[in-house]
Amino acid sequence: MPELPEVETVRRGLEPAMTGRRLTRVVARRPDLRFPLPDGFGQRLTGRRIKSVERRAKFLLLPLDNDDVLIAHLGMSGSFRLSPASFATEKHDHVIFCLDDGGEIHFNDPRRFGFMDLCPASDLAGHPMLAKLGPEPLSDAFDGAALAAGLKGKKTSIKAALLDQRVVAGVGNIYACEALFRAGLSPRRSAHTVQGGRAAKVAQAIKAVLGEAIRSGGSSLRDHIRPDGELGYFQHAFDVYGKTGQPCPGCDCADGIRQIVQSGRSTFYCPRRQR
DNA sequence: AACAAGACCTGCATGC
DNA sequence: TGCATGCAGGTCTTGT
Repeated sequence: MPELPEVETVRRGLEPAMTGRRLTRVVARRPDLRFPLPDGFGQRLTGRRIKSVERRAKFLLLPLDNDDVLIAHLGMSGSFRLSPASFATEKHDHVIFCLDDGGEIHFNDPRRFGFMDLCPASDLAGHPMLAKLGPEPLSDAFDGAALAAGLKGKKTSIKAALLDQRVVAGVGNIYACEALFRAGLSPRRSAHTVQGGRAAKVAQAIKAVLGEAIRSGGSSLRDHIRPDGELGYFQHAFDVYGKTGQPCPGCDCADGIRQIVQSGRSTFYCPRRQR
C-alpha cells in the first residue's frame, strides 16, 4: 500500500491532532499485527504525551515524553482515521488511541502486514527495522552520487534495486516504475550500469515524483486514505503504473505500456522510451 | 553475500 | 449465485 508519499500524507494528517496530546487510553483489539505487539503495549503508552509525529522512509515515529518512541508501519493496507470522521469501530480497527482532548484515532489494517513497536529513543538507530535504511530520498544527502554508490556492483535490475530500502529508503513499486519512466531508463537494466549522469537523472526523477505525489496527498488506489478520510489524487498523474497496453504518454509507439514481473512484483514501462 | 522466490493476510475483480 | 484464481502500494525469511 503506502509508499513514502502516502506515509508522509498520513504523518501530516496525524501531526496536528497528536502533537502535544496525552494518550489517555490505548486499546489493542488483538495481540498482534504482522508481529506480536510489545508486552504491555497499551500500558506503556497510556499517560504518555506525544512530543511529535515524524517519518523515516515508510515508518511513522512518535517520540513520547518517557523517551520511548512508538514506531508504526502501515504495511500494505494500514490506515489511520481521526475522529470525528466516522467513528464507529470498524472491522480491522486493531489499535485505538484515545487522546486527552477527547479525540480518537483508529489504526485499521485488513491484511495485517503493518506493525507497531516501542523502542527507547537512544536505541532507535539500531532498531532492526531502521538500522539498515538507506538515504532519505528527499534529503540533500540523496543525490546522483549517493544513488550511484548504492547501486555500485549490484547485479540485480535497477527496478529491483530501487525497491531495496538499503539503497534508497521509501521508494516502493509505484514510484520506482514512475521514476524510471521519467528518467528514461529501462527497469530491466542492470543496476550497476546506472552511474554518473544516469544516476543523477534517476535521483532527480525520484525526488520529483515523490514531491509531486506528496503535494497531491499521495495515491489512493485500494487502501490509502488520509487520516481525515480524504483521498489522495496522485494516481491520476501516473504515466505507467497500472497502464498496461495504454499509449505511452512520452512517445507514439504502437504497443503501449508493457507489464512484466521482476522479483515477483509487477513492473510497468515503455520499452521504446526507456532504455 | 547477493539474489529470487516464498511467506505472511484479507479483500476484491475476474472468469467459469 | 457460487466458487476458484489471481492480484494488490511491503518486507522478513528461506533457499539457491
